Amino acid sequence: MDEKYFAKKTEQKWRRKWDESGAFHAEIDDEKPKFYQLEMLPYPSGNLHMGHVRNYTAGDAMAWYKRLRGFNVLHPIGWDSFGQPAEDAAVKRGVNPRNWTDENIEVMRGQLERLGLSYDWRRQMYAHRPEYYKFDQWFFLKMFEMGLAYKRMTQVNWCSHDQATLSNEQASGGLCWRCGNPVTKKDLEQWFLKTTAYADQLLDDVAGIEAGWPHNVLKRQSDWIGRSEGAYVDFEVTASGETLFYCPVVDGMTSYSDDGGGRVRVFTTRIDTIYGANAIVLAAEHPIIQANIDNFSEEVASKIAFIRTENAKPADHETETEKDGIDTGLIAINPFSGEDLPVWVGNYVMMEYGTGALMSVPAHDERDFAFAQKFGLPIKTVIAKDEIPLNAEEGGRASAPKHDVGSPTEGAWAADYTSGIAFTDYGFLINSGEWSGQSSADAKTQMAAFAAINEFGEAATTFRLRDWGISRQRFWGTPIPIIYCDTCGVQPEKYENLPVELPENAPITGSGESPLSKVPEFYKTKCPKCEGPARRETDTMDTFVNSSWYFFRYTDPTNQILPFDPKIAAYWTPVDQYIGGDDHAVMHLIYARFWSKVMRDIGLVSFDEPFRRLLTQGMVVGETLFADESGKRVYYQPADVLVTRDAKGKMTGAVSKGGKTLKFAVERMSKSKGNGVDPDEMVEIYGADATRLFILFAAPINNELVWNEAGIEGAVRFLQRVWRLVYRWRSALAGKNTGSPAWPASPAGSGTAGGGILRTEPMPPASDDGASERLLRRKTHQTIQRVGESFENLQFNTPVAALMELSNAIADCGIEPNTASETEIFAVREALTALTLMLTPFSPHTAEELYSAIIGSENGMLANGARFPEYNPDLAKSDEIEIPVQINGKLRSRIMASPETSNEDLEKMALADEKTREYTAGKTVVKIIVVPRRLVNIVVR
RNA sequence: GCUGGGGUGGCGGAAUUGGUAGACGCCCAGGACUUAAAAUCCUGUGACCUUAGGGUCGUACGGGUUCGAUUCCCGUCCCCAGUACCA
Repeated sequence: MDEKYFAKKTEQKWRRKWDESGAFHAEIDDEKPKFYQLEMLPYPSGNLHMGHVRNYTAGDAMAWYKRLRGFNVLHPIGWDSFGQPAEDAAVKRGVNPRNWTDENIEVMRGQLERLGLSYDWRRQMYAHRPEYYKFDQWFFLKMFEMGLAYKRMTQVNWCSHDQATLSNEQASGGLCWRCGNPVTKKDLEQWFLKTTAYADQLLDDVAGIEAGWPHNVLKRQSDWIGRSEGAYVDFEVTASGETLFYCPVVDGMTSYSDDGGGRVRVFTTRIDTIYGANAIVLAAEHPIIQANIDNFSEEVASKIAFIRTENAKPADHETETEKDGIDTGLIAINPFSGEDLPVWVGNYVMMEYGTGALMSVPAHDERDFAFAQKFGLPIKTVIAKDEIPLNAEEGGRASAPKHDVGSPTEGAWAADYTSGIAFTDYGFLINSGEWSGQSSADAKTQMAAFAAINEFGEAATTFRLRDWGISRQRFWGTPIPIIYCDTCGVQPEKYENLPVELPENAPITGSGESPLSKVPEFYKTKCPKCEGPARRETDTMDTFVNSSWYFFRYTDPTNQILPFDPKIAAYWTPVDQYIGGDDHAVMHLIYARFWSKVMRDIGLVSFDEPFRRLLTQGMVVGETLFADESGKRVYYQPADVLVTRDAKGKMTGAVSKGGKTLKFAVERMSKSKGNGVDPDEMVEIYGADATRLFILFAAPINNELVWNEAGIEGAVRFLQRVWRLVYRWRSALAGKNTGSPAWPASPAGSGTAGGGILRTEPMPPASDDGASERLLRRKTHQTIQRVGESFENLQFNTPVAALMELSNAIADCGIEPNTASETEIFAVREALTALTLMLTPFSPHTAEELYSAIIGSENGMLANGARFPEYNPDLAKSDEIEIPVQINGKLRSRIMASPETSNEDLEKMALADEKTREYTAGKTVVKIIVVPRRLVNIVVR
């Protein structure tokens, strides 16, 4: 290879060599520790964007690093190839979704290959191929057997003009994205997976992965699951006066009471505040309300209908909806106090959470407080901030202070209503009959137990998490393997009939009805049980099903009987390092965790959590380009450019350079998409290695990265400098090269002692006492330590800086190829070899080329078992360090000393220092602080 | 509103978690080489003051603890992300 750096030629050469030798093929090897490096699989949209590059480059760096550390690394890639864009393309351009998808995968695979990512391509999985989705169906059948897959009615977004169901995104703003008509809710039968059955585990198992996951993601997951501990309380409900009242019995929400009346069940986290309840408030959709809607007065019924329609509209997140409601005239009895409470319908009560019914305690809940204020309902304080002195005469219980209902209380006594604040903290009960005086915490458990004994309630836990609705009325997804038979009802397809294959084509209109329901060859079938004519389910599965277990398939990608062989998966899984965007913090990452737990219960895996460590990389955004007048693209820092806008909104940039002002046309890239830069173009202009190096160097991996093309040239320059450095030394090294191993052992007699100072500044010129050589070796070993630590901490920007420093140190060390002594050559070879090895995870092609230049191409390649350089702490240690001397905390001087210098000696040296004497002259030394190896601070007065 | 994370040069960002703030890189300026340009190399590059040596200030802002604070504590302002009445 040439002494000049040709990125393209080098990259092609090594990609071919890796490919020919199967360098990245992973096989089970019980001798080696395994490492499973995984990145979130791409959707084959047709184009890679810089966000992908960042994600996959970080993963590849990790895979290389672990390989160099001697791990048996599994690093696979695949395609999340089911989903809506393929159908949109079908509707818009009449293409076949399958062809569209396959073509996109071809293009994107090429893009990934040009980046030189070290994947085991043999293990690719494709979600849209029957070999894969067969096992989506297999899992569905298992879950159906386990009672984890079930069907029920639910409300979906519905556009009556288009006769279409809409996703939440398509219904945003309450209007159909296609025709602009208002969106309503529609009841539809949907298949669900019972994620709620694992709600507790999903929350509690976090303890096992806490250390390896970003705490922001864990926080979002636990918020999403939203466990609250509380109690159910049943309130007797009756009609007042002449009104008719009918109580439908709905499991968990309503029941009959002994006297034939009704009971409504309420969920509360604060049963300790129940004496402060002033009303029962129900959702407009609550069964008791809907069953009695005709019995209410015109006014009440229409208000309820109004609330219901208002609530069906998507919420406006900017403004808080004003409280609204109406008294139904029904009466509920507080089972603790025996008080009569009015039953209201309120717009702030959600049917989907808890029981769709709550007890309103205005003094101790902000929403109830606002509701009570709006409608002038009584407000009664039942929790005091501080403990109340016990009154012996009342049997040890605190005496309840006499407060007027709704009046402000004083001092430590709880809420101050005049300032419009509810007291929502825990405290001590007052005005609560025999419970007064207890702490909130005690009362919560005891009152729940009391309710249970008296059969009007029980302690309960509710979750915000809901079951996962997986039915989609779409073509491009996994068919749900269920058959409806008029005689036998809902029947699962037989395992031996899997996969239930998608037909070649279907009329895709985008109208919202399942395209499969228009393909009789698909849906006409026979019942697996009675063999009679039957109809297939024509909905397909949510694409998140595919991504819930794909990383297990990589371990055994050709298995035709099972999703994967549990024995093989037991070697590779769980995933050691997962990398992806934090936009999947709740959806995909909860589904995948859920799926693993199901697989564990099936007996396929033996652990609880699929991902040991998770890294969420920041987005690549906001590229701003400036195109030169002459047509050549030139990039400037946005801050250096004055941007002006003409009447049409066209932007012009002006920059002063060399005293002249140049004007440019400005293109601004979309921030949200971050895909304005074409990775292929970057690779074409700068090479894959420079692109990879720069994208990792430019910013910490979890920060947002504003793409700025100017910086990438720095990466190119660095690679070129390293390249030139190696070739400058090549013949000198070769002359002394006696077929040494990749990482040369220390030559005999090369000691660790030596003079010199430790600075990151340029090295002093070579002297004949071996100082330069020892200095270089020190820098080499310090860098080895830094780079290793960085990788372990998932930092990719700082090790690049460390490598640049090492490269600068080699260039500036003062040792010249034609005059170097044997030990100096050794030190240079060690430094260059270490530099090359540590460069590999960032820029593997260049590293391979330089490695073969240093050790000789006959001695194998990096991809074939090379090891990370070995860190020698003795060599990294400095003989003499610089100790700053402060006077009253201000830096005034520096002294040189050995790291072992005693505190007394350091003190003496500091005081003897010329500059120190200047500053302390005529003053009294009050105190001297000596921090060993760090500094000396002299306090004077 | 609530929750979480932040605020360091012209820019991206370092800083061994209380010990020399600004590593590394970008941009920019000056110089060398060149007929010229590109490339490369060298020098400078937080602000202010100073003829020089050097000095003063400086990590959003205001306080505090400490010999010493980007780092810890209290208060304020601003930015980003998540979330939406969860009883």
